[in-house]
Amino acid sequence: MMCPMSTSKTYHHGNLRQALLEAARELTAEVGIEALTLREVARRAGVSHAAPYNHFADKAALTRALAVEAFGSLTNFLRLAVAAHLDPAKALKAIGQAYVGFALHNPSEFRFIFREDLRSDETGEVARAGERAYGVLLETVKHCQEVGVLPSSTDSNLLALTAWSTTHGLATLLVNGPRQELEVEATIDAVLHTLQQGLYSR
Amino acid sequence: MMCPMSTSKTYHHGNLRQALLEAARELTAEVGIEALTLREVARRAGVSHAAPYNHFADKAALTRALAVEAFGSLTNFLRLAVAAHLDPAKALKAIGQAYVGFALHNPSEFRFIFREDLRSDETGEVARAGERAYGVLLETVKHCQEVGVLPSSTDSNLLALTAWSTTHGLATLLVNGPRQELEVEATIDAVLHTLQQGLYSR
DNA sequence: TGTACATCAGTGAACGCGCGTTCACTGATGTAC
DNA sequence: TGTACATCAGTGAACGCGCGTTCACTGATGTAC
Repeated sequence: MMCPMSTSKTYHHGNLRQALLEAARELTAEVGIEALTLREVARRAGVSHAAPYNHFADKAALTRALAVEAFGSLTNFLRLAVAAHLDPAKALKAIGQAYVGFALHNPSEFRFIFREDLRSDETGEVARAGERAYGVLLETVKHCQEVGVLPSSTDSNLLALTAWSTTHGLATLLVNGPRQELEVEATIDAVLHTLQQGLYSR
Repeated sequence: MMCPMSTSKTYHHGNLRQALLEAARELTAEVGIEALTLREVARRAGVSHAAPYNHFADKAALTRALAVEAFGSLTNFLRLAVAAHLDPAKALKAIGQAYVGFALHNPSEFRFIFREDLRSDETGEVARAGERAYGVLLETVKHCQEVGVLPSSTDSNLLALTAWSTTHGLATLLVNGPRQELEVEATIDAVLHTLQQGLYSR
């Protein structure tokens, strides 16, 4: 009998690899990525502590897979935000909101994604996953330049980086907590508005 | 004989507390805060692994002291930047540059400061140290509002937060690496200019 | 359809490791008389 | 100035702990004839 691709519980555990990743995601959300241990992940997945080695070469391989998945989630989330708008300017603002929203709703994943020191990436697959997320923003910036919302004379990457810096900084501050007492929604709107129009009086 | 406040090597170690903090700072720079161990800190300071307990109740007390010190460095650095300018607008821009500069030159401290999950702060002293750094920015924003550079109708904290978000995001991206290949100086200038004038075409 | 065999995905004991922390101790420093 | 004592800041052995990883194994699954 061939093993079905999914939802099969007949062949040993079934799909232990996915179960381990899921358990690792939960555990990371609870204790943070730096307190994640392979043994606890195995415990949560209901297998012995040696079982993960059938699916991941070592602990680093698991966290790497975790990072790629998390970047994938972010990329999808940003793509959905863009797809909801025909107007490039609205799409751009939607990306910003989605970015901060993702961080607020998935704080552990957001934190983890950008801590390069916490995960090995010899293969570069995590970096490539990050590029895909950035690509969504860059494309939208270019569309905005085409329709004149953003200046076409400025380098697209520079505009994208500025937008990213602002939303990333806001997301980081909100997630890591120095100013958690703020009205979140109003703050996001205000910061994005300032990003568009500038800080200075006019 | 009284023990002099500093530079004395006569009384046992002399000033082990400072030596431990210094060693911890170096070690953090090398391996990151999450790989910092009390035993290695003691090793570097040239004392036994139990000696630190004469100066810090436990490991958390040491990292807390480290965080307060790091925030103090940042605050001083920002104050120096502000003090160099009479024009509030120039002072504001200088803060932004100083903030990113601090992050680039002290990456491990910068990272550590904003990882609340990595250090306990029951006493709130770390939070208070953070407030002092934020205070420098807030004061400058208020000066800018007084002279009309920034709109006085907008809440000072909101303006400060927006400025902080942008510079913090830029600093984070530059320090944590997703886009390290960029021309750093030019990028900082471009981002700060956009922060002032806005992303949109005009 | 049945049997022999290969493979695959688990188990559980064991390894060495370095950690944070405690403890009884020691020796240097400061102080009272 | 000298001596007895208290205190302070170190030492080094020991503790229990949980970790990542390895290994020989077992039992279920799939496959050739």
